[in-house]
Amino acid sequence: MNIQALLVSRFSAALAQLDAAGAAVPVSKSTRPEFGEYQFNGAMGLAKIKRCPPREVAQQILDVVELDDIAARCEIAGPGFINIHLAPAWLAQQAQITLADERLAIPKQPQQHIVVDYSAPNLAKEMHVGHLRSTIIGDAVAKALEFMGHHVIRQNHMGDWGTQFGMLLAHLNDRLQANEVAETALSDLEDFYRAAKVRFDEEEGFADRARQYVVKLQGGDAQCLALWQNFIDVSITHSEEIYSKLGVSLQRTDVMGESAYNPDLPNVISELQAQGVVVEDAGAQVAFLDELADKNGKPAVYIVQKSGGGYLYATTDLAAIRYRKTQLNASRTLIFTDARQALHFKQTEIVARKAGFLADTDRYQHCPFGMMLGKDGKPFKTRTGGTVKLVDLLDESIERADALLQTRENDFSTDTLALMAQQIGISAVKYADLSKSRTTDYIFDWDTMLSFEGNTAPYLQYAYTRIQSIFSKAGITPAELSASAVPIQIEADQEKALVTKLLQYQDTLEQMVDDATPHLLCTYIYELASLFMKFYEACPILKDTVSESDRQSRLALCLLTSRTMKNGLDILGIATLDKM
RNA sequence: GCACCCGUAGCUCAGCUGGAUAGAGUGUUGGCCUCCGAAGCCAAAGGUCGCGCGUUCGAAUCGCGCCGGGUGCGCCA
Repeated sequence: MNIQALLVSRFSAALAQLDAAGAAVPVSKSTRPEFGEYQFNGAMGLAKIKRCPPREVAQQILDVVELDDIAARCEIAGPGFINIHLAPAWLAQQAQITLADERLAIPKQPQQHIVVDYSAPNLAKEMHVGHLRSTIIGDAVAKALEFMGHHVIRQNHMGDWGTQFGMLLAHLNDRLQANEVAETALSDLEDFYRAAKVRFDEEEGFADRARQYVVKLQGGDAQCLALWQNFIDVSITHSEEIYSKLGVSLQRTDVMGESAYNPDLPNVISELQAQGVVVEDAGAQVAFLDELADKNGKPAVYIVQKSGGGYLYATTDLAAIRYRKTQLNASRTLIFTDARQALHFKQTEIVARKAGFLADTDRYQHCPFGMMLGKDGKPFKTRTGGTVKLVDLLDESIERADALLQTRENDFSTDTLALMAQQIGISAVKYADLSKSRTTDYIFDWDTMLSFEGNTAPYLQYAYTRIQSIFSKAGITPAELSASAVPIQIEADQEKALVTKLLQYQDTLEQMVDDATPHLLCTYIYELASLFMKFYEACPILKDTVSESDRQSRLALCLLTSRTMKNGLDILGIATLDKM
């Protein structure tokens, strides 16, 4: 159920009757309870066109709009707002329908093939905190799109190619010659990279060997490729350990590294030349983009091939667009990288469209996100100023969650506590990231994140476990409750507010998948949990004084809340526990 | 130099298809466990929405100009 969309259609029909078919239909949620749940704000604008007092126009609309079934009453307020108070009986009926449906009555969208490009670690190094946002946000959006009925193709655009591999392979070769196995040599990629860099800078002849390796690698030398493959395999395994720890859905089969496009790069250039999109300038192949010209009319410059003939990441990204269009049949692409690459992707899109690599109707969305900052507002670093490894960050969060659990009274076994610390710690980190609007920088603060109060994962997890606890105390399983199909009735204000929120889930999901903004879903679940807590405080469920029909109805609301929360938390990749 | 992003409560953040008295959380102060889990709920205090001009019946939201912070811009990714 999308209440907003339903109201828009009802008001559109009404406006058509009043010869105002083309007018805007501004329906929005009301800001205050006394203004109802929704309001229509179009009367003021229309009054201007019709040269008629706004409240009179509002009355005309109210006379013809068909809302008898869904609204208990509507009233005109202020300059001409139409406030809509939804009918409890209608809300109850919709809640009933939602409860009876496995998908919570959320219809699938017309299926599209959608590429979601996220995570994309650099295989030369270990994953650091900068990869957290791309991985977490991308995964949540991918799962949401799948739930909405789309065919999602995950693409992990790993950095597995480039001149740095010459140095790394030369170093790896030497280590293997010294009878070390690759897994051991590469057990810490950070150390390995540093060691190779030191030799590159200081050791006589090493830099030359490194350059030779680059040439051999690009030339397809079999021994060199085998060495490279060895390196890549070990490095991907490191990434997979992180994905597993994070509970992220990426698989090895989703890996489509930069190297995969290498053979196609000359074709991309010749295609661009044939289309007249690029020209030679100072020996390089360049696209001049008038679309992004500055105010003096100087076009933006986008280089697709270096003067020496070498390729750039622009070339690779264009090849990726072609591959995704022709091989993956994608009509929409979402790319999750940090905001610093915004200009690059804007330019890439323009060039791709000019070259016909994208159809006019295809969507190409760069989904940027800000940096993770420390409490001081500066880039998040270790105490010594180094890059924070992602694995260390996650382990610390689990440790902190564990320490917190130890301070509370409980009778859980050691194993259970360890599992809970894992689930709570990881969820806290993920939720802290997901719950903020992705486009801007955000401040990473352990204390806020793990305070377990307010808009945090533990609060949501706690709310969820309380509901499960109600079921077990009532001696009924969710499955039995579903089967009983008891009538839902809405009496208290808290019940009405809760059900209204429950019925706004579809609207939230639709917005989230359109804008790729998981924080909307986080806010929704938090508000839902909060409304549930208020309902729970105000409306007793299992107490002796409660009538059987109230009890059944309220249990049904518990179930619907629980299922909605579970659905949303699953999409976000936040673990739900039955007890904590 | 040019371009993009961001300035909202002490702190962390929502709100930005223009709508009524700008919202949460946290922190501060006070209240609620003989009562379904107090990791909870209730209440109070806390704001010139960076500044100015403009468009509009109506601006945190749109436009222009400043100020402050961040990021990017021909051969890294």
